[in-house]
Amino acid sequence: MEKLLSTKPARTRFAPSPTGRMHIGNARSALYPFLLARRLGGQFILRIEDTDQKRYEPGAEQELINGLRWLGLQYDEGPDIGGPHSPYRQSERRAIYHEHAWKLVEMEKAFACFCTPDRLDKVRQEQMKNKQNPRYDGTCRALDSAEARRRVDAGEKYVIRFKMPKEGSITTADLLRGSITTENSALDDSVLLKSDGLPTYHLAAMVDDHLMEITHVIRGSEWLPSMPLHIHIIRAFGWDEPVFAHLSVFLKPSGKGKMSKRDRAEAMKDGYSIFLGDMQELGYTPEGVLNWIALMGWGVPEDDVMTLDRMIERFSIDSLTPSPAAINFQKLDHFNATHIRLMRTDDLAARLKPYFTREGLNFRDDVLLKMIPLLRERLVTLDDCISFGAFFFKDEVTPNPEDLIAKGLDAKQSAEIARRAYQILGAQPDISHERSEPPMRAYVEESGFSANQVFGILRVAVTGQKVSPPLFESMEIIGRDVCLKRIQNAIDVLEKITS
RNA sequence: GCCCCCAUCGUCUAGUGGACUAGGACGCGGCCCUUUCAAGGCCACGACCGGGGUUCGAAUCCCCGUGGGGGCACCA
Repeated sequence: MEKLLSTKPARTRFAPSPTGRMHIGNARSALYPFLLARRLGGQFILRIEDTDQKRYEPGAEQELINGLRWLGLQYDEGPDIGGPHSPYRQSERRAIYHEHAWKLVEMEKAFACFCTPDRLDKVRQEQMKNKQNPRYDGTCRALDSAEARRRVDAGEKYVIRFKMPKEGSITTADLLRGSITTENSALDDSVLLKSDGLPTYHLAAMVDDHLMEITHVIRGSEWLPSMPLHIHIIRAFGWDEPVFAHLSVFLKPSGKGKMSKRDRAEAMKDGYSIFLGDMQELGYTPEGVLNWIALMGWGVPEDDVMTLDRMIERFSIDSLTPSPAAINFQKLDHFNATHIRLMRTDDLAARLKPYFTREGLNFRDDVLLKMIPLLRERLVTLDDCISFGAFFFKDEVTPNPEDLIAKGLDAKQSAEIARRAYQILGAQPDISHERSEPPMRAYVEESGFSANQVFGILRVAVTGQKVSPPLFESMEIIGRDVCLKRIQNAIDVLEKITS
């Protein structure tokens, strides 16, 4: 226990396989080890587990790196930046695994196996038919070691399998769940080194974690069932065991079943995604995403909205939760909106720019800075700045004619209101909101129309939309001349309806 | 089929035998504020999966059930 709750510097790692896009599950698998390393003052390492050439996807590693960078999870050692245990890409470490696999063979903890995949398949099929557990039948385990060596040297294809003890049991410890005892008889002679010379996860991860001096292995709970094998491997080498913590999986929003890449389509319909790349485009911030995933599987008393720095202060590995968590996009929205409200004005402005650019709008920096205070508390995602604020940068707006007719009034009355507004505002030398609002309010008073009706018409005329940031402040930013032009246009539209 | 894990409001969680009338957050409902939409403030609704134990006392410990999840590859 002393070891488990150590406060000594920790070396942790994020070890994804480059087989697809980076999703929130990956992100959380990177976050917790990052937090631990920063909390305890150790190192956080990125290691690419690309030992499966069949599933390898060329762009995946870069996407992983981009994702980590976007989130601000900076690693201290990794394939692109090097480090004392280079290389950090497993495909470049073949010799290391080869050597370790054979070391186990020499120690008689593993054996070379020449069985063909075809035969193994048949055996498995047969076992399942007989309701037996599918497992290696031991054919090559019985081979004489000198004979095996001879066949290997002769160039015969082989794999190396772990020689699982037939008797006994093994007790392993998961930090979040306590100790788990497994009968060795339930375990298999798993392949450690494949016939293509590359290792399986079981060998590669254990060897690298040891060589890279990893102190805490934080990984998905899908590894829980193979932890006994992993501990066997570690002990066969006589190495120290790192602390293991298995994260629970993310469930679909419905809570039924594990969230998978295939759920993307469903989420996208509602403007959500589980892929980091998508989320960025959808206007989510790293702060929001981080806060969201952090709290799924980690209970932090008295803390809710947190920055990365705050998470580091508060993190403790034993406060992680072992139970599965259903993802909840509404909560993501909440965290995203909250962090947007917390941002400095210039920071928010800089982050909004790409979204205006994407819309082909020519934003002006000074205008952008001025509109931020009006926009900020209305944004759930960054790209909401388009629906709320595009009119600031458009040459002209084209209101829906029927929106120009106020509720309870007809086109004629609405046109009258627009004309009066034009007069009142046109009489002002400028339309700072201090100058424009009082006379307009006075007009509301004397006219008998409601503020809702008068300001509503003005809003649609000036912004082109029924929902907008506060009217008078918006008009001030747009400027007198443009406002008057837009109001005149509204008058024309309304008069066309009446005539 | 076999093995393993998990179980508190709809969701994420706090809770580590008495401080629990079970706390917070999101969402939902209502009210206030208000030129729209938000934001903000206030209030309400809402949970210990079931059954047995252990104990003076159990959300908390043990067992069984149920439900959910994961795993059983020359994938990770």
